[in-house]
Amino acid sequence: MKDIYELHAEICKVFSNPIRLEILNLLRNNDMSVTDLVEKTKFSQANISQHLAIMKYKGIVSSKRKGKNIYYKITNPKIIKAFDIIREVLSERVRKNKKIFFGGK
Amino acid sequence: MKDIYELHAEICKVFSNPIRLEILNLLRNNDMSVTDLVEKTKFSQANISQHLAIMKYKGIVSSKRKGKNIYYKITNPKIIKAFDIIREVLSERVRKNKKIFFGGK
DNA sequence: TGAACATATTAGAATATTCTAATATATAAA
DNA sequence: TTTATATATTAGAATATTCTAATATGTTCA
Repeated sequence: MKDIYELHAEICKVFSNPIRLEILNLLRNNDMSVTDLVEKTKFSQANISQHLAIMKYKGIVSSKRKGKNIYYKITNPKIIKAFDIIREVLSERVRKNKKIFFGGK
Repeated sequence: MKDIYELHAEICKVFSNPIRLEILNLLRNNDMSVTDLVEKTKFSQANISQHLAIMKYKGIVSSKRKGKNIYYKITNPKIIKAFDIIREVLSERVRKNKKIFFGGK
């Protein structure tokens, strides 16, 4: 059986790719089809499909066919919560660097 | 200049390794020296140092010498917040699987 | 100073990830 | 059915990550 840290790392590995993060950010409010995602990003259909397959396998997204299209959604809203906290870490960093470079208070 | 998604992915890459997660979890309450971390885990000194160097470079931890030892700490408490949310995702998964396998309510 | 301790760095083999190009599969519409 | 549309899969080259072993650097204390 797998270590808890390994399971944890496997989930975070999903978030360690910029394309997957962009997809997750697009899915945060609306479910979207592969075509939708290809249109909204600059990435190839094959590549989007591959990244969706990885995220589906890891249980981060799930999919459902609707007619011609397959719609993906995020399985657990806490994934977006984690996403946003890391964004906060990033913006706090920017704020701190501004202080350093421009002496802003 | 780097895309926001790339910066985000770079932070998450730090969390995508089980040893680094174990280190971060040990640092959640107390700052610890490299020796402390080597003793509390089963990993080699070189390996712990390497992982600390990666995390320091990415701004996840910082270090300060105290006599013979160098103590590491987590730079932003939100990193632990994100850590814990992913743990929640994991435990919710376990709960759901229990439902499936044992029919618990 | 020099021995002992604490930590960092390097090289390199093994492994994993990522993208592109080509192709396969599945559904819908004509 | 064929044709068009939507999505998935595969192979493989390029790149990145990870660990081990060896060694270097830095600090303290006798």
